[in-house]
Amino acid sequence: MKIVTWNINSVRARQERLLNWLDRNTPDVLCLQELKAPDEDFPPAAEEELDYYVETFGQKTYNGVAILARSPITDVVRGMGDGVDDPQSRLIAGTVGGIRVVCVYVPNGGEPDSDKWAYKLAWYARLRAWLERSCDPTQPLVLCGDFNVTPDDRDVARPEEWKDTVLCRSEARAALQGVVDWGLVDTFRLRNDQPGVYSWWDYRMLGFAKDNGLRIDMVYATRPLAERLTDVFVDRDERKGQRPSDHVPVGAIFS
DNA sequence: ATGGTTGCTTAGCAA
Repeated sequence: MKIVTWNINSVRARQERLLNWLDRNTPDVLCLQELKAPDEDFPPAAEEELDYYVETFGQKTYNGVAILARSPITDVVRGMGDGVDDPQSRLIAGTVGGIRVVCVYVPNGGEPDSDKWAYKLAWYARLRAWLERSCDPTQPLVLCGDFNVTPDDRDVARPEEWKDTVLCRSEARAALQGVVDWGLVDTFRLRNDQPGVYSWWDYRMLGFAKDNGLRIDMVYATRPLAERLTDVFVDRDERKGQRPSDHVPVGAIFS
């Protein structure tokens, strides 16, 4: 069971890349973030030619998440349904092959101490509450997505340069940890305790050419599922070539 | 402090 997360940064701009990547890699589940398009703009070829089931929670211009799977997706939920007035499409969940799959695009947070920063921290608190209310840490579940936080300095190529940013500062890491403490394991760190593996490089300032990367895209699993982990991967090559996303696919394989 | 790039939408925002 191969489960992958990928912030595609516009499903329209990346349509050819998405379809080619799916065709070559055939994940059982693919969680996408930053569709930047309404549901009707999702490429029908994923369903019609590549035989994926597709559930989207799109939004015009910004955000937007989706789950693709090779087997049916049931019990689909869009948004946290917590009564907060929030028009941003950032969470979709569904069940595939007995595994609850939660796909999130966590707010970036803009600049420290901005309104967007407050929204990010509040969103993390809402996610923790939603997990407590809607999910079960003793059952197989993955929480996949762009978390817009590095868990620790091993996940940052240049920690001094990034330490005060919304992706690295301690309040952000504490907010992420609050979600992890619900009952999740970072699958990548089960298999690799070394620094130097990243999932995002800024388009600006030659971020990828200088390997000025951060690991902010993760596949978290509950403990009963993490026990079935057989491998993890980060598809760094997907950052190369013509018009890449600024993020690459990150995956985990379970027996 | 600012810059640099990309995408959506068409001058400015978000990342």
